Amino acid sequence: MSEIPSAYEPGKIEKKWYDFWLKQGYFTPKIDPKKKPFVIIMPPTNVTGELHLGHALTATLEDIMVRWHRMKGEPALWLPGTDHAGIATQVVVERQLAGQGQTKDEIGREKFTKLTWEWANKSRENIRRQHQLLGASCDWTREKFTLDEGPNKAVRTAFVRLYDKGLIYRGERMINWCPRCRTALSDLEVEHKDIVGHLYYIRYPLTRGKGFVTVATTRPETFLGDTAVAVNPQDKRYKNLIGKSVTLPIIDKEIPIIADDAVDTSFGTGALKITPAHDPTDFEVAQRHNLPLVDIMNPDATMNENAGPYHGLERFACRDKVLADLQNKKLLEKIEPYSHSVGHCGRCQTMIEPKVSLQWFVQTQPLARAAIEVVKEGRVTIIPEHFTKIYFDWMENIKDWCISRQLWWGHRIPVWYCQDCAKVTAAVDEPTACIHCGSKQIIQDSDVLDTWFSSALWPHSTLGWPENTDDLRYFYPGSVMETGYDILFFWVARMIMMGLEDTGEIPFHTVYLHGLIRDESGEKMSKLRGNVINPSEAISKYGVDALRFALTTGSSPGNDINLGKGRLESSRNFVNKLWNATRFILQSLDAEGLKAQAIELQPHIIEDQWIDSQLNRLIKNVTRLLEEFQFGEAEQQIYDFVWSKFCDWYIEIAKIRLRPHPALSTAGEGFGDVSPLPFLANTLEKSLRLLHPFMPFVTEELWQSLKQRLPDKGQMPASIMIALYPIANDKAFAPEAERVMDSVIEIVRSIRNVRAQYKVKPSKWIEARVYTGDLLSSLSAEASMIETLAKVRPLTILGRQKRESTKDKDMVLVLKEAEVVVPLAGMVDRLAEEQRLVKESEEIKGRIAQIDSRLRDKAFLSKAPAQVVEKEKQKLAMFEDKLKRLHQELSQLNSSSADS
RNA sequence: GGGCAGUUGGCUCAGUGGUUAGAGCGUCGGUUUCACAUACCGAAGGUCACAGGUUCAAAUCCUGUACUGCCCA
Repeated sequence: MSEIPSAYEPGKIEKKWYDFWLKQGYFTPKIDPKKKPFVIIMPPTNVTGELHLGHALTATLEDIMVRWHRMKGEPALWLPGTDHAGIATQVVVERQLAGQGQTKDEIGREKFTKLTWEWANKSRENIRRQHQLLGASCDWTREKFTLDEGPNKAVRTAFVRLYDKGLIYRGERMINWCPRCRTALSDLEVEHKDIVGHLYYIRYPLTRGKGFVTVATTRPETFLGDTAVAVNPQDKRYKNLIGKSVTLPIIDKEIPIIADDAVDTSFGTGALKITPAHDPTDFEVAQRHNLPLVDIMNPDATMNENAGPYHGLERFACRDKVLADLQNKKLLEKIEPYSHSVGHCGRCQTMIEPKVSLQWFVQTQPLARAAIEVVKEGRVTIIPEHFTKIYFDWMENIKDWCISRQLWWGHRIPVWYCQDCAKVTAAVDEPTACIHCGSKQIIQDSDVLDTWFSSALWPHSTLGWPENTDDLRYFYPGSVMETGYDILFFWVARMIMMGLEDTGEIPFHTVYLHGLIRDESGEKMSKLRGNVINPSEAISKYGVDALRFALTTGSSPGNDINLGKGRLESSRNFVNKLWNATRFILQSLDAEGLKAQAIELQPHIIEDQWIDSQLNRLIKNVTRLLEEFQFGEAEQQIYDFVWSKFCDWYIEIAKIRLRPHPALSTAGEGFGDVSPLPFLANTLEKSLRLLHPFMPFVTEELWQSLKQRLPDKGQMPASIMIALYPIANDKAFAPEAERVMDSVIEIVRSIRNVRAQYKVKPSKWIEARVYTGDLLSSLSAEASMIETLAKVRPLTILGRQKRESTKDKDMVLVLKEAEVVVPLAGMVDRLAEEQRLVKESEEIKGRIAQIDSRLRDKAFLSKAPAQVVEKEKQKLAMFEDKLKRLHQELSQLNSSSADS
């Protein structure tokens, strides 16, 4: 079949099949009340930019699950979507504007939002295309965007419900302020980094009397906002100072010295400056002592009017100036190197300013309680299991969630303030008047909600909530939430809280967390390091199927994946192997044809029984592994079967049967005349189906080509993706055929080994004799196989009783079920032979001693399962038998050398 | 500071209490044989980080130590 190229060219077929699937509508499930659906809501992809390998991994794992369940005949919904990604998107568009010398304030909110929509629409298109490139079988007819009317209404509804319950409130609290993004952030959006800085010791003179109190701080500029100095009440050094006051230098402001248990006497001098408006712990101290808050900064982190002479300075410039001024006044006692953790904006990496600010918050503790329960009760399972503890730790220590953002891109907070009565109206639909006084003078809050607020609703908002839609009733709760472990809190935890709160039900049954993709030496991929692998580049170089396989094979849940060239190449090679194995089978089918009656698999022949037995064991294992979410191991096993069993042995053996009598029909009589084609076709066809969820494109292409050549193609489905996933047939297990084939393989390998060791030319036929016991007839039936695969001729297979005495040139191999004698004209070193046999028997003796002592152990015999004991007994018998035969060979060797 | 992982051949990783611990890549030797050199055949290479413990049985479970990474504060 010359028209099939000898190497797989992925680029040629991928688009063809994706378009076909799409056109056939396979991705859209049919609602069938009699069947339980399988549902994955795709975690919404950020609308900013390109897909990276993390997305590719997410898409691959979800596609594996969905394709598998679809092939099992379940209505399978994989709902795709994108996230407006508030800050991230706004940053991108602002940057574009800056390139044109404009700012968002110059063009105004309306125009800015319009621009951002344009960008987002383009980006969504791009993301959709890239997902399709990966083969993602998601239902594009149900695709959602967080700012769509549906999810938008869900956001407003959820907000108002929580507000009405008193679980959303507005208040002045300590928040994380990003001076660059000029917005508040939640705790989760802050990244802590260790900074090597300094600890500055500053003297605050006592207001009355001589002397001063020295405080230590990493941020000297904040002294401008100090409203107290706190000491520990137990601290003898300062006991007499409690209740007195100090005067802040430069700005000459008097502040009290207070006592608070929270002060750590071992930090710095034990006296702590209290800056309640700019430090979370200071804020708490201030609450306890009714200290005033003094905000000293503008939103852009320049100093405001409260900073007196420093007004207008940027925060770090201010620090330098403050230090210089203190130095001049001899109030800077000392500077120590000091390493501490400082928060940075997760989006732009600007140093966070802790700041008291008037913001909207969700009171999360009541929501968390329910979310803890459902995991404790096992209604929601987290894979891998150890993340459950991390989930609990976070949930149990949860703090109120700051949800308002000073951005223009996002869901506008559904709250209106009355200009007349100053009261608040929260409403799903835009109100025309204040619900308290009826005034029409109402103004909507200008802020938007945290993006993660809308993603928390994603599992139900995408299905239509708050409307009671068909989709919501049928597909909710979903089956699996699959995502990276790095966003367990951002998404998963909040989805569980909000899902329970809004619908009273869990949002999904299983949480599957995957690891992060790193480069081949375990480094995080980053543009800076230059070790980034771009998915589209990898796809054009290796093909989608290879990329998908490389990303998921041999990996386990929650563990990071090191992806390098080697992994991609070996996956590509596997795809190519599959391609060529199919090519061979198609060629054979074309040459010989497969008659209808031959579809009935008739396992009369040992190797046919063997491959079918191995195939069904594989199917059984793969099914179990998929059920246990062990995708990587499932792929590994299919890989091993296809390459090391099917290609290396079965196909090689089949060639022998196909070649000498190419014209014979499958109905012929006698072992040698039975065609291997039915088993070749069947094994290939099932292997392709097993592999389809992992590598959809190449399997479809090959399956279609194979189908064309099968007599029952009329009964076969139109696509492999809607074909049934293979089901194991336990009746196909054939231990006896496996025993024979194990022996054949061992014989072939041992002869090949000898050939290589003695540098026998590959083209040279050599003689071999095989002596065996009860396998005699089965092995004799496989004689032509052994001949060809080991390149031995003449080959004699005899019972042990026919054994001739060993000749000088004989090389003797003692195997599990046979002895193989290979005469090698004058090449065998007798002494080395003896040493080899002695060494081998010593090893066996060691093993026997080990098993023997185990079988003498009463504890083992009484406590180990009977099955295990039985196995050990068999092992012992096997080794003893082998040892006996080794000894026989040794004595033969000695007697024959005595003869000469 | 608290927590969670990891430590298995030269490298990257599987191994979910029960044979002689596996794979890919790399290495060494051989092969252009009519599916595949993206291949085939053969080989070398590991006291499973260390120390205790539980168990008839531990790479696997427990405790501790060391190192590495991550999360939280």
